[in-house]
Amino acid sequence: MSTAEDLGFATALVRLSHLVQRAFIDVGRSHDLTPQQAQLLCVLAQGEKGVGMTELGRMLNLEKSSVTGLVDRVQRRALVERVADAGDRRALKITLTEEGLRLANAAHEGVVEKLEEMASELPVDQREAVAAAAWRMAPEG
Amino acid sequence: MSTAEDLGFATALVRLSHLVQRAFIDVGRSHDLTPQQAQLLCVLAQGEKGVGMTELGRMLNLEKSSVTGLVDRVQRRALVERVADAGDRRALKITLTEEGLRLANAAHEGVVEKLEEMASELPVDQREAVAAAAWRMAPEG
DNA sequence: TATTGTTATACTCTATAACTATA
DNA sequence: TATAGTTATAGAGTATAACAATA
Repeated sequence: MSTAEDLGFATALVRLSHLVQRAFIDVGRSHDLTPQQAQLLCVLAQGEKGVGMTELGRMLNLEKSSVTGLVDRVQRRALVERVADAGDRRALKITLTEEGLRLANAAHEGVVEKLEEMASELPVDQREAVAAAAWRMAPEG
Repeated sequence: MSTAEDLGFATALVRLSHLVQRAFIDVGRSHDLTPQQAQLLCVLAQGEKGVGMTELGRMLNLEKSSVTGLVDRVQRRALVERVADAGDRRALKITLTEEGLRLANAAHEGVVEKLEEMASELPVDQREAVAAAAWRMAPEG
């Protein structure tokens, strides 16, 4: 059951999400990327040796066929490559090209900076509490 | 300038946003709404006497022409109406129909419950810190 | 002149269902 | 049988630019 306090908490999360989405829109646009493409590149920037299509879908909340299209479009721009998975001949690893890595890093930095800027007024303990809350609510990422 | 700690904070925000988006996807689907439509209805559910197109764009991070299309589609389903603004003949107020209000409330409750469920392990002080952070980062909403 | 909203246009994004190939 | 990924299809979502009407 929900209480009035929950409503404030949920609203807060929605509001924070709004800020994050805004960051991806703005940063993406400044690099000629859609927000979805920017998010994709940011995910790939974290994955060391490439990320599988299925895992991308899980990380981006997308059906696998949607991932196919999204990857198609950034591959068309030569930002990523589909690399055969050595251990599973059905699977692929999506990896960043040199240009893709450059853009991905720029986008990632841009988003971090923008969020950091918005949080500049935040006391350290609140920042830490937000981080702790995120880890607890989504332990696996 | 960013620090390693910021990176954790920004990542946390992105992760929380992911959860919120997931909530809108799931709740929307359970009511035959796209996530965008669910968000629109939730915004309208808060606005007492209808919300203008321009304000909707600001609240949803959308260009005005995108709002036109989004409202078109939910209006086609008779969930909202375009009402003339008494004080400005250029402007409109988007209002929920009876059916729209029912769906909007259901979607809003669904999202709140889902987020509350995900936060069930969270200590009160962390919940309060998240709320406080949101108000500070986005005072106007 | 500025603002509110729409239209026209061209993409991108997305899900569903059916498919291929490999495990 | 199950999983990884693609294709085909259809519709939703979105931005840009140009427009009309009102402020």
